[in-house]
Amino acid sequence: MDKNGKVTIIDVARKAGVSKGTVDRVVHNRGEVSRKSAEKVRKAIEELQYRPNLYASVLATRKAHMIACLLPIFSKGEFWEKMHAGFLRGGESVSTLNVVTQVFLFDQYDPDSFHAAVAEMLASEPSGVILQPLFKNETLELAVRLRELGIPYVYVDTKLEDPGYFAYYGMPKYKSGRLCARMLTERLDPEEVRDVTVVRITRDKSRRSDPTMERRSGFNDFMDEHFPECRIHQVFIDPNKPESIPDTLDAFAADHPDMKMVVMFNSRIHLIADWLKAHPVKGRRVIGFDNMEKNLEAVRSDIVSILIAEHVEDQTFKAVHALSDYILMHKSIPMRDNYMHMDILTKYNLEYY
Amino acid sequence: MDKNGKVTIIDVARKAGVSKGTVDRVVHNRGEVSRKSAEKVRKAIEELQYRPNLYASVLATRKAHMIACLLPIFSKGEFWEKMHAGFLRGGESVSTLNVVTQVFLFDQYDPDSFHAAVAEMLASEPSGVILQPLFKNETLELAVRLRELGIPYVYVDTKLEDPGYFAYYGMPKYKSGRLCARMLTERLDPEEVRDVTVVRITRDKSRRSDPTMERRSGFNDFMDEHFPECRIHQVFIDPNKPESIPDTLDAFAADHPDMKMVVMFNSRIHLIADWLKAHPVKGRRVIGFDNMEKNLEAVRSDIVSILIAEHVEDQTFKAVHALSDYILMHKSIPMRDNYMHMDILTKYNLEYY
DNA sequence: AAACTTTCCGTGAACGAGCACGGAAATTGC
DNA sequence: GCAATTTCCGTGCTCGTTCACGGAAAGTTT
Repeated sequence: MDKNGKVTIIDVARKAGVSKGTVDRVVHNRGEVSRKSAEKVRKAIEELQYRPNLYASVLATRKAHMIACLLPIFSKGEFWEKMHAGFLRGGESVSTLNVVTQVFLFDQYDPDSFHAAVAEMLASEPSGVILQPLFKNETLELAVRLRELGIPYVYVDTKLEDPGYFAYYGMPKYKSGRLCARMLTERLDPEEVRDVTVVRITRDKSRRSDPTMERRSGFNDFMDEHFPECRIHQVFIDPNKPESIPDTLDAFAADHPDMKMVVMFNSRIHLIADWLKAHPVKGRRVIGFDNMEKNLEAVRSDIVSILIAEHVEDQTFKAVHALSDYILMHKSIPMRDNYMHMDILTKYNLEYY
Repeated sequence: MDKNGKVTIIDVARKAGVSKGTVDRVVHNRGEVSRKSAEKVRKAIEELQYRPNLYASVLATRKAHMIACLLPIFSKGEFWEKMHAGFLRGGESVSTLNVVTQVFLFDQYDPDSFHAAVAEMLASEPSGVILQPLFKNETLELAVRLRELGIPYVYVDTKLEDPGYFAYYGMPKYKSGRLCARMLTERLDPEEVRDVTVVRITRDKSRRSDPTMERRSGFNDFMDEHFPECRIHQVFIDPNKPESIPDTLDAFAADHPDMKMVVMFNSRIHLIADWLKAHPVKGRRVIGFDNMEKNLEAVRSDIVSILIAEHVEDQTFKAVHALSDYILMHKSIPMRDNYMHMDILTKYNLEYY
């Protein structure tokens, strides 16, 4: 024991009657130790409550570990930008631990490019991986592969039904849908809640996972329970053809003149902000998700009433840390599923956000 | 440079044409270096962008640093408990860096006990200190002392007019008062906002700082600007005699039967929850501060409409980290004043908090 | 039982920084 | 100009791990 009462590898070695080399081998179980001495060492570690000194360890390790993050190519102001920022920030803060981070980008509309990114990532032998499962099946395949290779991976924002992930950081999606319904209908009587418009984004349903699905069920369940009479209408817009959005909405509005309640479950409520502004309805309530700058702007100018926001940046940040802790210290995190808290943003609290 | 491209002290020494001992001396400016070589070393450090390796440094340093926190004695459920929790959590997370934390408790109603705690703290030679300035003058004296000793200190929750603090973590108090007024009057017309009751806590004004003062000015300013006709009444209750609270409020209510808007600026709105419950008023709005469990309970049972909450725990946590970074790596934090974000809690979003 | 394998384990040189020690160089005193 | 200080600086051990190397011990083959 040193003067701070810390137990060192030498203490363990002495206690177990072996050398520090042997202790090191069992700590990192890389074999070449007889069953008998391994047992003695483990016993000594247990009794002395030995924990390797992270700093000595980092210092002595030659190899730098790499944490990879698979991300769709994004442009400024998009949801993914925040994930990316959190990843960078996390990478910075673990860089002193000899852990480096690397992003692998792919085209979110092209599975082949996803495969390419995966191949490139695996080739660079990451020690940990961060995933946001855009392509459901492809991601599941990757998960299997990572498990075979013994590489821990964590889901951020959305998780899949998959037994082997190391951790998950995100908001409770289903609950966020319920919360959305509750905020939308707050202080309203059933007769005031007759029609709700859900604006959705058209996408190729074949391959991609639908991250808004859970949110929609939460929303629908709440509405069923509390406002069973309410009709939920859907409009589909195409984000790739922004110029077509007004027409789509015009057409819809022709049939449903009274759009008093409007909801979007993804991060792009700002796409319809202009149209809403041009077609005001007194007392309309509009709820969207995620604190993208464009969305905040829509709240400030009173087009969107409420945004339900998660802290994506914190999520990836924490994911990086969890992985680095695990890689470096074999430390499992206390919680596998980390549901992080949601913010309700209105124009009243926005300026303090 | 090692294989990871990191610049080491040896690189600097070579470049400056001195030995690593000399470089080390200038890095920690502990003298015994000629002006000439010091200059060469500084230049080399600058050019090579040398940053000492934290881990090698921690490993080599014998001394364990101590971060102290001055806190009033608290009981379960109190505001201070959260500060304490954040401090512990922060302490845990820096303990691997050979940094230990220690709490020094005092009686918040007894300046002598504060002095005793300060003396004890200084005697144990802390490398950094965390303060919540309950006693204003005493804290300012301490601040002077700490500056003389070259010990960095950070304010949490409340800060004083004092040039020398290292950092501050808290919510913008003045703004929080404005926010309170805004939420209280949201969607109301001036004629609906005639009388507001502010419940305050009696205290010895002589020595203690009044942490709610700024909040009150924010509140008052907002009301002046938007509802100049509104009368703001004050009731004073004594937290040390909870049994007297009902009488005090009864007496007040006799003169002001229509208590439709009630506000408290400290964390103890729960003290008047029972009375409010027993004296319901239709459409009453009650706003308090801080997410103490008892306050949350009052929100759940619909007695308190809104709580404005800061993340005290995060504040102390970050304070510990900022200090440890500074102590260990001479790293100044980017922001001296860190205004952290406020949450608006209603019974609608509480369950997701 | 000698010659080979295989298994197992101890040794010692890094890693990068901190700091005590002692001695060289510069300065001062007389 | 020599001794005594003072200033300045290099050397080398240390912190707790990691890991390559090489050799002892045990097991196998002929």
